[in-house]
Amino acid sequence: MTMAHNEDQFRQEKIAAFRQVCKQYGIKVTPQRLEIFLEVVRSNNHPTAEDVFELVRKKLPTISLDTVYRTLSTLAECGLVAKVYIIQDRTRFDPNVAHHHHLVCVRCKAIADFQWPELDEVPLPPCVETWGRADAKHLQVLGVCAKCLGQREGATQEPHLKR
Amino acid sequence: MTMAHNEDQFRQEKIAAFRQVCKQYGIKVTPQRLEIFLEVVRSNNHPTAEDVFELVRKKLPTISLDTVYRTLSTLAECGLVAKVYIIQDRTRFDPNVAHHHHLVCVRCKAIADFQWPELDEVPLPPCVETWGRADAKHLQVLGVCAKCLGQREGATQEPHLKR
DNA sequence: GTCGTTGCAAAAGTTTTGCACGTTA
DNA sequence: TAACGTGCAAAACTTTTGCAACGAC
Repeated sequence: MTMAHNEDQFRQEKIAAFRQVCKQYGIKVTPQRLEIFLEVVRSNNHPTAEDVFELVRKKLPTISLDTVYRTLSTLAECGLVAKVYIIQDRTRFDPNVAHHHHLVCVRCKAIADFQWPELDEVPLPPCVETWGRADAKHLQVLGVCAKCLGQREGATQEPHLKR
Repeated sequence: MTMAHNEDQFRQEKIAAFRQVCKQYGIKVTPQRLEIFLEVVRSNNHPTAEDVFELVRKKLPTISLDTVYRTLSTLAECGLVAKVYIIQDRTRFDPNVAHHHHLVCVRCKAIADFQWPELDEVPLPPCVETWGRADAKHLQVLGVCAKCLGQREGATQEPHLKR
C-alpha cells in the first residue's frame, strides 16, 4: 500500500533523526530508548509514562517503568519529545479567583498573575470549533523574572545534557 | 495607622465573605478553614499545600497536613481559592515539539494540540515588561470536546458540593 | 445532640535513586 | 573495554483515605 509505505518511510525518517540527535547529545541508542521514542511519536493522545510503559512492554517485555521515566526525561531534554506541562511540580493555590493569566519564571519557578482582557476578545482560530466548545483561555507566559535576570545576566539558557 | 486599619478592614471583609460562602455551601466555619483561607489570601506567591501548612501551623500548632489538603480542595470547590493548574494529573508527553497550544477537555481530560500563529504576533500587555523577559506564550483552552458534548448534551456544569 | 470536620496513621500513587549487571560505541 | 544504560528494589515525595474523637451549628 502507498499508505503503509509512507508510514514506514515516516518511521524510518524519525529513526534517522533520533539517531542523529542521540549522537549530537552523546547519548547511546538503545532498543528501549528507540521504542519509547517511537511510541510517543505514534501516539496522538499525550500519553503518560505509564501509558508508554504499557505500550512498549508489548515489544520489550522486560522493560521497567523507571527506565521509561528516565528515558522520557532524557528525550525531553534532547527535544525529541515534549513534556505537556513545563512547570509540573506540586499543586499551587491562588487567592485570585478572577480570570487571569500566569507569568512563570523558568529559573526560580515563581508565578505572577496578570490580566489581559484584550486576549479574551480575540476569537480562537477556526479549527477549535471542530474540536468542541471552548470555555476559557488561560495563558502561561514562560520567561525569566526581573530578579533572576539581574542575578545571572547573560546566562540565557542552560546547556543541554553533557554537550 | 491608616494602612493597618485598611488591612484590618480588608481582613474583616474577607472573613465576612468567607462565612457567607460557607453558609451558602452548607459547610462549617472552623478555625482551621478560616486560617488556611486567610493564609492563601495573604500570600502573593502561589503557595503549595505544604507552604500553607507551615504558615498555618504557627497559629494552630496541632493542625495536620491532610487537613490542609482537604481544606484547600474544599475552598477551591467553593471558589474561595483557585488551583493554579486546573488539570493537574500526571506528567504527559507530546511528540509535537514545535510551538503549539492545548485544548483541554475538562470532562474526559483529553488534550489536543493546535496552532495559533496570530497569537504569537499579539504583543503582551505593558505590565509584563516590568515583570521580566517573556520568552514563550502557551495557551490552554479549557472546554468540552465534541465527543463529550455529544454524550451529555445540556449538562453544562456539575453542581458544586452538596447544594 | 447530630453530623460534619479534624488529627492520626496508614495507604495509594507517581517519580526518583542506589547498585550490580548488561550493552553500546 | 570503558562508559553508559538498564532492571530491580527500595525510597522519596505528594496526595488520599479509614476511623475514632472532637467541635460547630
